[in-house]
Amino acid sequence: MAKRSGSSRVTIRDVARVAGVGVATVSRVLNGDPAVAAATRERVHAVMAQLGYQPLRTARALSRRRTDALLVVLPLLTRFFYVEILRGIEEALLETNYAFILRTLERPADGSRAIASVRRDLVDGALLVSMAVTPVWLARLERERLPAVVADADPAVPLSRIVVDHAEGARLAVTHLARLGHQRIAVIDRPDDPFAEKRISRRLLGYRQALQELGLELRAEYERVTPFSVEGGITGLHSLMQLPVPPTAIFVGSDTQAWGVLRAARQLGLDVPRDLAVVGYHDIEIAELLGLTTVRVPMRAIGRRAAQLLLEHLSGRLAPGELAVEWVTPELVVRRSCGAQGTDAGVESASE
Amino acid sequence: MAKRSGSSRVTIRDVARVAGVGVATVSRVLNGDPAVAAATRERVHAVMAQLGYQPLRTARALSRRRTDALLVVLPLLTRFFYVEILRGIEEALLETNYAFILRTLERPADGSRAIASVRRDLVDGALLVSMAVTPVWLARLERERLPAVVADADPAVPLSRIVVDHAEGARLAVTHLARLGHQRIAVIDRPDDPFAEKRISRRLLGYRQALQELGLELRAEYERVTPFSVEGGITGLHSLMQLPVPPTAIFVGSDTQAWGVLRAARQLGLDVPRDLAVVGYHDIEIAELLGLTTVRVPMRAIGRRAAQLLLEHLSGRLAPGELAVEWVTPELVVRRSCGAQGTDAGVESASE
DNA sequence: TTCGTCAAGTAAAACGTTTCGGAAGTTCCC
DNA sequence: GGGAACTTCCGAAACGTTTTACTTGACGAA
Repeated sequence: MAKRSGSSRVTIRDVARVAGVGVATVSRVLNGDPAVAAATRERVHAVMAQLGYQPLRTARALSRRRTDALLVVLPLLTRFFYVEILRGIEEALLETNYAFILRTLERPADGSRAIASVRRDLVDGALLVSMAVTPVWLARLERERLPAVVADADPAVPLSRIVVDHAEGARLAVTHLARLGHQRIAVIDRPDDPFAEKRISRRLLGYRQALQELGLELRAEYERVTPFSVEGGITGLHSLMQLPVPPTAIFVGSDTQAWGVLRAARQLGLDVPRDLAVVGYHDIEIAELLGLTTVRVPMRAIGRRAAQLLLEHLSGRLAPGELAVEWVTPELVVRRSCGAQGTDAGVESASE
Repeated sequence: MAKRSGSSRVTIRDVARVAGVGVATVSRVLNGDPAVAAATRERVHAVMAQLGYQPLRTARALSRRRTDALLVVLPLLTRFFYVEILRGIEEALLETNYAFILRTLERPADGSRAIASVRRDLVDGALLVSMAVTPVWLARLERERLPAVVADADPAVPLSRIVVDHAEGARLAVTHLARLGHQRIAVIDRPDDPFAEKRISRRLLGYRQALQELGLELRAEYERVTPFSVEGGITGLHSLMQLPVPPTAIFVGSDTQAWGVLRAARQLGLDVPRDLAVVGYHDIEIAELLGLTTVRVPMRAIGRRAAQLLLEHLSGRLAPGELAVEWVTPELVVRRSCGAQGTDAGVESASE
């Protein structure tokens, strides 16, 4: 005979009493069950409005076995890139009544922490951004029976995913440079996975393929993989320019590194784009300010689409086993750093 | 006689049965109630481990009337500043088992959307970042009886808060410039509230006060408030330089605008710091790259501390009515753009 | 009329916790 | 030895939904 504190919350029972129906009927109205007469439905609605009734989320969650919340995991929140994806996700979720719980990864080791949030009783689904989805993750998702979507995924991940065609992005950049007359085109790429510096990236493959298609020589010494930072760009350029036959154009795997390249070029007394053409990647905030020609990756759209895909899984429109794969193609944004527009002057760079 | 699907979840009842105790005892063990004998406690723990039992969050939430989740509301996620605060919040929450639900504000109108998340049955508390806390918000928080903390708050908000001493920050910058010999120090500030361009900021007040303390002339035409963007900095500098007696030093209310100032200076053929000394504000990512002297606002610390304050409210260590106020003081970071280090060359700027 | 069918609604059983109100045992005090 | 006072544990009542299984009444068909 335990009685809790006599709080004054309006419950579904109150609504039922006032409306003169059973609680089940109110619940049906709440959930849009068609098996309730229009007249009754309206009466119930009226009473709910009158009493200011709002179903208790926690009670619903327990009973329905779903939380109406999603998990979003993304690395390195600092980077503009990921923040934009997050906004896209948020946009897609705005109209729904899903909330989302955020977990950011700062180092790979954080993954073990984030994985603890993969729980059926915490969220209804997971949205993984730019992550190396390890077997541990897959097993956990499987065990918890959580639908998941990966945004900006490795093409091979066995989950629903949005894949960016980075090879095509590289091809766009390289082809553009070749059209401008460049024969010696180098590449400074970032590690493909933010945390795994091993694998060679699809971007790099696209670069090679484009050179071959264009009938240009493939030189191993023109390929550099440096850290995903401004410094990474600086060291990359320095090492390229020490070559006996330095390149005249560089495709850089991130705008962040490209900024470093611009700075280093200035430091070396090179004029961009006259002495050196540069094309970046991503089209982050600063690219426009720098006058940087770059390959735009539609970040918001990726986030939005990934969220929509997850919603489709949750609504059952996509069967649990059914995997959806969508490809997204980047596009070239021409500014001054490649030399196609304007002349020699006009590109941001820096002395040191 | 309704029987639900026969899922195989391990419940507290199973644990009780195997351990040979009542469910209440298991619950007590779970919640660290001291009124349970050590031997029993250990036995229960062993059984829990053996069965792999994990209490269902949703069931706990319903029964305890708390969700173990917090609400974080912050504007303009794009800005480095806010992202850093978010990371601080996350850091503080990492050790706890609180999750957080994120709501970002892109325009002031979004507030009405975000406020819908202020619900007792969704979260246990709210963390408001850099927001103009309107009466609507206060009323809602009050109605839902949600403890709240404001990070980077207006000093007058009647909630627990972390207040940044922007007046002191401005004083640091101006004093530094004066010590370097500058007499004509102008200011380009950003609007105080991201969305309300009305009020004059505490930063501006600090600027004025510092000039007075230093015995320098206060000139109305040396004060500019421009948009919180690179362009804002550009237009600000242009208009200042058209004055009959232009300033020799400028304190800028955000690094973002300061970047614009540097670009515009270059465009005007001014050498920084020789012809013009510049001090920014915030110390965001790019400040170091730009060689920008700036006032560092400890963003992570603000986020972390705000979260800790909220946790204290939730744990009851801070009474519901009791308001905690903590001040945070910025510090000066000297780089090249003010002329205190090195000489004329060396500051990033850009042609157009 | 009688039966079956269907629509609309009801009462009560889950969902898996926490916690209330006791109830056994112990220990201790007079 | 008879409570009183603890300690330690138990059964069952909340918490506020959803959903199951059933009832009631209306309507047609036979």
